[in-house]
Amino acid sequence: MLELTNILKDHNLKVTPQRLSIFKMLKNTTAHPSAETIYTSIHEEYPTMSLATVYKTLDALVKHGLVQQLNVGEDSYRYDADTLPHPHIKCTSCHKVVDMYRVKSVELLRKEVAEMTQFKLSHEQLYFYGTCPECQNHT
Amino acid sequence: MLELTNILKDHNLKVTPQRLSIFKMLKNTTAHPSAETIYTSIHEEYPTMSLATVYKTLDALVKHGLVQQLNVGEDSYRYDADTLPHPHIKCTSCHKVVDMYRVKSVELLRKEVAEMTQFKLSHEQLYFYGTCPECQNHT
DNA sequence: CTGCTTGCAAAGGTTTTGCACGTTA
DNA sequence: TAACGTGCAAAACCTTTGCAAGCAG
Repeated sequence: MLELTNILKDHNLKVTPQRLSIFKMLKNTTAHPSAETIYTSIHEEYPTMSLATVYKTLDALVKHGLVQQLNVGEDSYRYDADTLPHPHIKCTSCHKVVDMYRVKSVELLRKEVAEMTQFKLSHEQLYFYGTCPECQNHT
Repeated sequence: MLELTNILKDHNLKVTPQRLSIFKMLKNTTAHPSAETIYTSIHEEYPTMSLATVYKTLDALVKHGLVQQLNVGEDSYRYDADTLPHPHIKCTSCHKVVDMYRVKSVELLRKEVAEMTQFKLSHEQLYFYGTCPECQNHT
């Protein structure tokens, strides 16, 4: 908790209960919630908080690189407190989004793309879609 | 032209001038236009066409797999008449989106992801971001 | 105390919908 | 002619903004 406070301070972000609560929630989940989901889940604890605050806070966190914004092809964004860019995979059946780490081929892919396009790459967003093991079973 | 007509017919889509015009435009560009862009560009030829028609048409084309919808991280979607899934790269300076073909590492990546997650993969969206060769020069 | 943050309400932009009319097959 | 597509306007939806009041540093 204190750690999160310091992270915010280090980025010259004022520490408010709302911010901490949003940041904390994102740090403690791997569920990639949307702004709406974050709002709903925190609303119990902070009934006066508005959606606008959630968006402003998320915006601040994203701008400071403390959280990343995902565009999984839904109407809304999802957020991930894991800042290291990593591929995501979404189950088209239960809609959950799962992180992937240490995907070795990514480095190779990046290299191939850079050579092929002559672009100076900054980052990438890699999204996979399919059916998760659980959903494959109870069909 | 006739070919496009037949493609539509094969998918039980009635052939209207508006549809043909939208489909044709998408087939003849590599620019990945948004709905708004498509609307504007076709509006000269069909001044009475409405944006709603553009959306409904695109929706139909996407549902029938004749066009793919891209989510490059803007507020709106972009469309690509090239149905074979392929990675895209967007210049963060001039905002153009470029197609990539025959990226060999993708197959490897797909295999690695499938093994790692045990998902049954259906498709993927691979977006890269960076500065294109042109924009790298006139800085 | 000063500037940043909050919360409300209203606006913005994209996409969707309902419905009457027109058109395709 | 029956079903589907079009066009208009209005609605829905997510997100942003303006501004007054509140709070952190």
